Amino acid sequence: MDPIRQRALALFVDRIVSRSALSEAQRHAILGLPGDVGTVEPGDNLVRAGEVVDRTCLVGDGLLGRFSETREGSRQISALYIPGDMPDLHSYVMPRATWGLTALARTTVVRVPHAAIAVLARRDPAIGEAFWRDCTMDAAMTVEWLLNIGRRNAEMRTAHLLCEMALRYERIGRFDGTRYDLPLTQHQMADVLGLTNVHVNRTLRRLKERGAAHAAYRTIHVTDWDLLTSIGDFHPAYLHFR
Amino acid sequence: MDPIRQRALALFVDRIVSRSALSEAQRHAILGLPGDVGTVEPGDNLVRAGEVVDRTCLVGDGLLGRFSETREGSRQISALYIPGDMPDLHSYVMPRATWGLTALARTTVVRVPHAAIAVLARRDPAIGEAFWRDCTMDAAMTVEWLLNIGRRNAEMRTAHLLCEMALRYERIGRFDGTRYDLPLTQHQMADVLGLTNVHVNRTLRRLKERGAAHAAYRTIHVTDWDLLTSIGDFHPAYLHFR
DNA sequence: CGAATTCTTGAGCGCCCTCAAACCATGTGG
DNA sequence: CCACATGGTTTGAGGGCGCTCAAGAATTCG
Repeated sequence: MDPIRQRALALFVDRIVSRSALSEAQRHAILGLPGDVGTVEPGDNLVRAGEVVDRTCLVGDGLLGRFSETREGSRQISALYIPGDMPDLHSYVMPRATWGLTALARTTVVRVPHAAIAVLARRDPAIGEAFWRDCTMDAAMTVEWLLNIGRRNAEMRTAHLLCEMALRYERIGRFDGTRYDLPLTQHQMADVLGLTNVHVNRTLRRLKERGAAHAAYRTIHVTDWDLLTSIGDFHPAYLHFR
Repeated sequence: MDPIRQRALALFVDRIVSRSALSEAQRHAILGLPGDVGTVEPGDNLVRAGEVVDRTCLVGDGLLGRFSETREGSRQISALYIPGDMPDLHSYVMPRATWGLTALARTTVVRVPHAAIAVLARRDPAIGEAFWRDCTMDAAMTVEWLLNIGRRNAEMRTAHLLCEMALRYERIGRFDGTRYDLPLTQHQMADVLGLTNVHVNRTLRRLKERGAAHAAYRTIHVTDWDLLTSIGDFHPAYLHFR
């Protein structure tokens, strides 16, 4: 019994059942998923575009990012994955990746074989649908990010990101209303926001000056939640939390 | 036997089986899906954000767009749906919409009840997985669009869009290598690309001057495919066509 | 043929980028 | 404990891409 795997699976089940009604037996089945535990360092790529994978990643502790790159080499991070997230659950139905998965901080990862997921999903359609639903939530966040990057300016989109991450960390007990750790450099944050590191720096300063939030040493201090959500035009419905 | 419904379902099944191996019986089951046929006019919204739906839309003839809006009212179209597409198949597992669905041209739509989808998906896990896979492809396109809007300039992203739509129309026999109909105004195209209508106009002119493609009266003329894909940095792997 | 859209073009501006350099943390080895 | 290397942050100067506002031309449709 690996404690890292157990903790990660517990968080995973927590999120699944918050959106899908599952019985005690069904939860237990998911908690019993097998997987190899490993640690990756910032900059390590767990999955590369074009690769065919036969197992999914479950985030234990740390932060992963899904990314794509243009020919010229500029990088867009299209999703962030925190503990309990399964960034490529969809690879079970689509094993050939069209994007990459990279570690943004030192991260513990549980690798769960597709075969084990298949056993649960095929034997019990409700579990299959719960997994499908989880993938759908991920897609909903991507759509919101597209709006964020396509139509909001730097300050709004940065505020929006800080709001989303706050609520997601709150769900797993890592945000208490005032501060949370977001282990991203400003350069990585720029890759998330479709900006440059220089402009992220200036935008964060502006948010600090306005008294909304304050980033220091990978920690986000939320000084005025209402102001932050207002600047970011943040409406959490797309996250489908209760 | 409604011919519109039949044609739309035939296209739908074509796409599904191009990515999921299904038996003759399974195809037949999908072709038998029930649904009400209707016509919507440009500007009509089929689904609004926040709404709970109990049926999905299948595009017959025309063009639908998935969109979100900011507080200030600027609109981002995050997906285009052509004949045979089911824009909100995912609503079967997530009935509360977090985005809208709008008609971009006069469009015939088949409304398929979730209940009918449930019968297929629950009785036959392979069909359920095929549907899940289709949703995953949709998500893959959204991720590519995020890269497109986050990291490519106006000319590249416009070219990229024209390439993607060309291949998707080719799949359904509506692009022969030289031209296809794309029933979008430049204003709607701007909502897709995260630009303004004015700049879309200038960008299209630039693509025409360079001899890559030429848009006239809702028709796209591809004059140099290699050049167009090169400008757009287009690599169709994310579409998962053979 | 007339009315409503859509397309096209111009002028000016601002957000964000590029390039560059300094400043600051952290960690390592002598 | 300091010297040094490394990576991240901060700041400045200048420029360009795409936006805003506005008006006229072309096209579609009733």
